[in-house]
Amino acid sequence: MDKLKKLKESGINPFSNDFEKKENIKDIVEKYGGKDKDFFENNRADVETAGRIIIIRSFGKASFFRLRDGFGEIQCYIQKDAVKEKDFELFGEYIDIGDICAVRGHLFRTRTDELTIKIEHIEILTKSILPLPEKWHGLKDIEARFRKRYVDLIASGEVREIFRKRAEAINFIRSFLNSYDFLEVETPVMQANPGGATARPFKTHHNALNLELYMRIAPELYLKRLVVGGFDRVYEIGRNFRNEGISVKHNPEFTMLEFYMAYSTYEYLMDFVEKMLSELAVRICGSFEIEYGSEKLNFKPPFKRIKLKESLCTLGGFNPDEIDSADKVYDILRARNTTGISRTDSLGELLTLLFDETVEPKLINPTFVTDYPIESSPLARRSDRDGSVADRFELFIAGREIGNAFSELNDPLDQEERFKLQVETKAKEGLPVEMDDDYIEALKQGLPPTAGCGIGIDRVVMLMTNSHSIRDVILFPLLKPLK
RNA sequence: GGGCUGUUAGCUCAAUCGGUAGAGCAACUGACUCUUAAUCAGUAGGUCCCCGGUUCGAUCCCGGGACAGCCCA
Repeated sequence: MDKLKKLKESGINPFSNDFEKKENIKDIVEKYGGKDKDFFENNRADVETAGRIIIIRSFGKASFFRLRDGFGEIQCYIQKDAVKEKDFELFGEYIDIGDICAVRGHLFRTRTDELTIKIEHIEILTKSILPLPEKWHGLKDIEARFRKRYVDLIASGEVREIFRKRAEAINFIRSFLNSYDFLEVETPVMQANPGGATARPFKTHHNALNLELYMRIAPELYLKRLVVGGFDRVYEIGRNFRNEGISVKHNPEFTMLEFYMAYSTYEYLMDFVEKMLSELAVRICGSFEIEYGSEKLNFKPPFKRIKLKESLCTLGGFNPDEIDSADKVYDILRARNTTGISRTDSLGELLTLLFDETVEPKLINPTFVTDYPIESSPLARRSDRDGSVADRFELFIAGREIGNAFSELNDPLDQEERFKLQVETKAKEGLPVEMDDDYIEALKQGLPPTAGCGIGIDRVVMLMTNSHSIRDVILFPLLKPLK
């Protein structure tokens, strides 16, 4: 703070805003990274750049420091005899780790052959008046990392890398879909009637209309309206909001990809998703095989495919005749102390629960599970070959649900019936429910045979960045405010 | 929602079987013109998360609370 005052007194603005950078550090490194000592002895390479000082090693009459900008890092060397007295004094007296500085100089290689800028002129652009975390251990306190993500990002290259990969992953998915002529759209986040999933929504209020609104729990019903409207291939990558618990797998707001493809089926989408995710793995991790925690995941197509009931036998360890009635499955779940079940639940609902408990954690390599009971799939088309199941798959990787897809139910009368049922069950759970009559109208207008898929982007990014918690892949995860 | 654990200097961590707390890094002073966690000598830095209780005395024991982490539902 003293330094700040003195700087101002000596006419230096410690928070200037009129600097335009000529070259990013990355440009310099790319241009000269391949040149050796001899080159710099025979050629003068003048450079001018700016960035944050992240470490200083001082020797009194000379110092090394490291400069970082948004695209790279480079070492700088300042020598008393090589700069104006004023510059050296500024560096010695006023410049600290954390400050953002502009430098001018020429390149050389040190004895250890490191590309380095020999400073001829340096100035402070922005003074940092708070210290940075320790250089060796960095910022370890998890809470502090989330609350002060800007410090976390300065301190940790790994964290910067995670969010670069996140952006790259989303970019890849976007261009993948675009290359198949999907149209990116945006649908309402604030909805009067939150549908498309079963979850507790956040409530909000529009003053001028005096209208209760909800933050969307899914964009599904709007996206399908667009398919009715003639956009045969649409997708949205956006935030959904669910007013439920927070865990390593759940943040109240999270990013979902949903895409809908007319004249397609859930079976086609399995191939499609397989292609998308396997190519994504190669793009982000450089290989089909990626390490996730202590597991090795293999994204090489084809992914495993298994029917839900079958998986309960082969992976859950149940005999087919142990799980062929609602009563039997109820008793199994009861014995496992599963909560939230009732005698009146259907076989399908109970099987899905049993699957969640016994099979899901075992699905490590990418696996499509198909033949979901129709009862737990209110928006999915009923299978022609087995009326008790839906034309649907869920994708599991590393023991968690990553995606959910189905051939869309486009029979308005069937949909209306199922909505009625859903209204009852949602009401029982205390969720806000209203029939979405307009959606039924849309179906009456005619939804072509369509398949749609939702993929949890945060969870995919977790896999691609070997992150254990969803909070590691969300820049500002929700935390309780301090006081 | 339940159980367990944590919160000490700006950061990373110690210690105190109840007697007002230390180290490294960062900061500050000094030495040092090729360092890579530079090195060396010195200085300063604390509401021991908050509120109560027990006690001559609490950072430590007890109760309550805040925030967070892990596990479970």
